[in-house]
This record gives sequence, C-alpha cells and structure tokens, in this order.
Amino acid sequence: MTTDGHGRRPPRMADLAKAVGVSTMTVSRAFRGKAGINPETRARILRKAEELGYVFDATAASLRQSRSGFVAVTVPSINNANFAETVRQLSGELSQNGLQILLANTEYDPLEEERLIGELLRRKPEAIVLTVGQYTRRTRQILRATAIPVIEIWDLPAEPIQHVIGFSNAKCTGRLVDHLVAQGCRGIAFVGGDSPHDPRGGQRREGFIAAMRRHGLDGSALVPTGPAPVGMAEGADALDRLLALRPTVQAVVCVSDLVAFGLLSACQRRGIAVPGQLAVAGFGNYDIARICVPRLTTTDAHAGRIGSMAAGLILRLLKGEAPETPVRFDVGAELILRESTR
Amino acid sequence: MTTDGHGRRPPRMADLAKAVGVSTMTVSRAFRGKAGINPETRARILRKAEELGYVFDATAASLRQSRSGFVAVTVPSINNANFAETVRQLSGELSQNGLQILLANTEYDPLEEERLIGELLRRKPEAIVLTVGQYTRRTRQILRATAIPVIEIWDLPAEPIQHVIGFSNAKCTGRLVDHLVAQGCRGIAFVGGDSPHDPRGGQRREGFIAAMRRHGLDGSALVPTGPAPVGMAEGADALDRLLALRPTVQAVVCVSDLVAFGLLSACQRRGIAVPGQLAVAGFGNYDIARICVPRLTTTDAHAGRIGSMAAGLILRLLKGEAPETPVRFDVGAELILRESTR
DNA sequence: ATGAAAGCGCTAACAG
DNA sequence: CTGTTAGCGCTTTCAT
Repeated sequence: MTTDGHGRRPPRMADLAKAVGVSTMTVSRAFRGKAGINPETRARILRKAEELGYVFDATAASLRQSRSGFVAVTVPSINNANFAETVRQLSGELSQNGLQILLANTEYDPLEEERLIGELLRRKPEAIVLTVGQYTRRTRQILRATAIPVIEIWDLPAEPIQHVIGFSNAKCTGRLVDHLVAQGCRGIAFVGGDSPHDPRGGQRREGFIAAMRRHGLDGSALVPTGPAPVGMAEGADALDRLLALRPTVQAVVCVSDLVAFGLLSACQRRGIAVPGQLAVAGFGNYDIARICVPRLTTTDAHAGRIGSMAAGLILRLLKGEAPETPVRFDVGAELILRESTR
Repeated sequence: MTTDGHGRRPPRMADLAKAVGVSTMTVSRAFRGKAGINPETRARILRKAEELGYVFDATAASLRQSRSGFVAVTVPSINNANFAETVRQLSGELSQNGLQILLANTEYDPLEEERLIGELLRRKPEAIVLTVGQYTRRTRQILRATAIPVIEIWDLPAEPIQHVIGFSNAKCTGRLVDHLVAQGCRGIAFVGGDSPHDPRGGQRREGFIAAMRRHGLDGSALVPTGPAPVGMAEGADALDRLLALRPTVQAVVCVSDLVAFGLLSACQRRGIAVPGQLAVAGFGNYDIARICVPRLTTTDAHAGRIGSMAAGLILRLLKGEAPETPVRFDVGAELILRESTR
C-alpha cells in the first residue's frame, strides 16, 4: 500500500489539476510562465500547489521535451581557485537562463575523466564544457560522436574537438621569461610542469624552454614537482632542489601562483631576499599573488571571463544563433608585473 | 524531416535492440549489469552500442524508476577552498556509488538560495545537503515538507531541519581565545563575522565575545569586514582600522585564515612583528596557514571529513539502513597551534 | 534467459 | 484561454 486515499504519495500534476478543477495542460502552462493562461487561473493554481506541497517534476518534463536543461562541465579539480572561479561564472550565468550545471572532477586522471564524461552524457546535457585534459582515445571518440556542442576551455589545443575558449599557456609563460630577461636575469629556472596528466602545466614548461632558447639562454633548469594537483607545499619543497640544481639561479618561473607562494615562503624562512637575491614569478593571478609580500608577478588567465564566455557561447548555440564553423577564441591572458620580479 | 531512414536521429534502445535482434528488455539488462542475461548476448549488445554510438538515456530511466541518482548540494561559494574540499569528498564518494552531484552556489544570498533549492528539488534529488545558511521562512518550509533526507553541514544549528553534520563555530573560536589568554594576551580583537548572511562568521564572532567575557576581558574590539565572501583583501584592509580602534592590541582572531593572512601581510608591510608585537589566529586550516611565515594558528574544521561523513550518511539512508531519529553529529574541529601566536 | 504490454509524469500538437 | 490525445525512452511486471 504505497498510495492513494490519504497515503502520502507526493502529488503529481494531475492531482493538482483535479484539486483546482482544470486540466493538466493548464497547470503545465501555469508552471512554465507561458502566456496563454488567465492570470487568475494561474494564481489559483500556484496557490493550491503551495498548499498541496506540489513539486514540479523536471525529469518528466525533460523527457517529454527532449531538453534536459543541463550543461555538463569537467574540471581537473574544483579545489583550484582558478577553475572554481570559471565554474562559478559559468554556473551563475547559465542559472539565470534556466540551465543547471552538472559538474565532474576528473582529479587529473584520464580514465576517471572518461568514466565521468560517460556518466555526464547519459544525462543528456545540452552542451558539455571541458577543461582541456589528456583525453583517452575513447574519450576523444565519444566527444567527437556527440551531437551536442563541446567547448574546451583553459587552453588552445592543436586538435580541438569543436569549440575552444582559452589561451596559449606556452606563450604566456614565454612573455614572463621575456620580462625577466629584460630585467637582466640570465640564470632562470622553471618549477613544475612535469605532472603527467596536466596539459597546461606541461605547456607552461614547454613555453619556458622555448623562450629561453629564443633568448639564447640555458633552459634546462627544470625542477619537477610531481603529479598534479601541485600546490603551496610542493612549491616550498622545491626550493632546496632548485638551489642544489642551480646555486647561482637569479630568477624562477613557477607553474602556478600557489607554487610560487610556497617557494617565496621557503625563501623567507631561509633569508633569501625576493626579488633581491631571487626573482619569483607565478601563474594564474590568484588572490594570494596580490596580497603576499612581495606581491607576485604573474599571468592573469581571466578565469571568470572564460566561464562567462563559455556561458555566452552556449546560450547562443542553443538559440541557434551561432556560427557554423567552430569557435576558437583566445581570451588572451595578461602579464601582471609586481614586486617579486623587480 | 527530423528522422528515420538515415536522418541522423540518435539511436534509442529500441534501435539497438533491433540491430542486435533482441528485445529492449534484454538491452536494458545488458546496460544495468544485472544478472539474468547471457554474457555473450550482453557482449554483443555492448559492442553494437559502441558501433551505433548509442548513449543510454538516464532521464528516461530516472522517470520510470522514480530514482534520479542525484544528490543536491548547496554551498555559499564554491570558490572557498574549505567548501570546495567538502564538495570534492562528497562528490567523489557518491560518484563511486552511482550518484551524481547537483551543485548550487548561493553566493551568501538567502533569496538566491531559496530559488536554487527550488530548482534543485524539481530535479527530484534523492537527498539534499545544505551548507547551513540563513534560510528564508519559505526555504525552511520547503525543506521541512520534502520527503527526501536533508543534511545540514558545517554548523550545529539550534533548530535543525533533519540531519546535521557539523561543529560549533562558536566553541572553536572560544578555544582559540583560551589559548591566547593562556599565552598572556589581554587585549584581543576579532576581525570579521559581521557579514549579514554568513551564520558561521557570526557565530565565530559570538564565540569570541562570549569567551572574552568568560575570561573577564573586554570583548568589544570588533573589526568589521563587510558582506561575505570575505577574503585576503579584506584582511589586509582591516589592519589600519584595527590599530585605530585598539592601538595597544596584543592579539587578533580572524574569521578565517584568508583574512588572517591578509592581515599578516599588512603587518609585514608595516613592519609589525608577528607574533612579537601582534599575535594572529585564523580559522579553517587552509593550505596557506601551514605555508605562510609565520605559520598560522588556526582551527581545522575537517572540511573533507564533513563531506565523507555526509556521503556515508546518505548512502546508509538510501539503503534504508539508517536510524529513525535524525542524526546530529559533531565532527569536532581541532585547534592547531602554530608560530603566529607564540 | 528473454519478451510483451503497460506506464513513470509531463507536454507537443492539435482542437475548440 | 483551455482541453484531449498521444507519446518522450526507458523499466516494471508478468509471462514463457
């Protein structure tokens, strides 16, 4: 006995319709704010709904309309403030337009990413946003086969799946090197970027190496930090290895501000003056970069803007207003010079 | 012409069934890993599915089974590393059990929270996890009326809705005060906790005031930081106001580690020695607290553990293994003493 | 181990 | 402005 009479079955639309004395279509119209319904009828319906504790079933509506109202999103780690900010903007702007986010954390694991993307697609999202990862062959195949818009963010992959909203992690790191060289630095090292499944870290390191070569300098001072996620603790640990590797190093570029801050703190503990004895640069323009002492030179990747632009693109695509050809948008990260390198 | 013949309509289960030469029920069994199906038949089905690019429709399955496989979660701000860690653990453990997270950011806004909870419930989640907020009357009413488990986290509300997994923000702050008093501090100030819609911040401040009173000290040195979210910048800005308010202050308790770090950095800029001239304590045990110089005394709220425990409770409740009476679990935050206060 | 029929709760597509 | 009918894609139930 699960049902009826007075047996706690949650009310469905038909119950509400009967209670008000209209058809389910009228109730449906009332709930969707559609025109073509008498305002008083609607008010009566909504009042009665409240009274009965009726909750509209979006699952049934989705099935019937073949529109889930979901947008799927993958990030390597929601604990990263940069990605969190992207998700926050994306989620906020989509939410204003009646779309909900389905979020998945890949934890920088390509197999987990494959599994999660599979789960996400079963929910029939209307679009999928991916923080560029190291996709498995099967992941790539699944993504190429899907009929919904696919938007890769936070990078400019050589072989995009469809749309891209990102920037060149390599070039931005190169600009940081240019700046340091212009300051007169010659011995420059790079910390991080060796994490196996983090494309952005890898490209920052590649960008460093390429820029050093371009300047005719030795780009082999690379200090590894291990598997992602790499944070402040890894930055702090890196200092000893850096000094062992290059006792005369003048400047260090870090794969992120978090690593840079860890390194900075380690310097402070050892009495190494920054930027006097060692210039330090980060990446990402995290809050900490403009608060710590000295403030960190870094690159602002416009995390929030990436989220907004992805939201904008999705909304246009879903309205059918979008271009036939895939979008490839470079949001252009911005070099931010602060005291840690001058 | 949207359909048929060769017109790109995505395959549904019936198409796959026909292609393999079985009924949809057999396909359904194959996809749900259920027993009662010939392993070879299943393999044939899965192979063909891959070939056709069939994607199982979880929406239809949800509707029919009346089981969405969703767990709804609200946080004030996913950009906060503490909440992000809770969500990460929760999401990870639920994902292992076939449940997906529906996440909403309230942005510390009770009306937005009400709206978002409404949206979430329409998706028929199987449970809802709420970071305790300042609920509107209507929000509270909706939550009391729902048939699914409601779990409030990150606090121990006086009037819980159902289940609670949290800790006393007030008591933990009191313990911090006890520690400072034991160190010989008398003039102690509190920074933050005045944000209108942040219950935890408010309780930390109340806990401070109560503890000062308990020690017979003046608990009126309160430095406001404005509406949440409150971060490093607000902490840095607070130093001037703190010194204007209490030029002889010996110690300061901050509403979070982020605020504490901002304040610490401002001290460093002004040449105020920490803890020599001013002891500084935070809250939350963020990464930064154990990396910065000096390392911060703080309270570890066990963000990850809160997420795990919520996941565990949900899984038990959904299996029907749980107690009749609402759970009220104090995860017990931990005082962490570091150099910033000794 | 497999299949046929019915229906989950809602809405498109038509009336009127 | 309101109602009727059919059916979204899957799974429950009951057969075989």
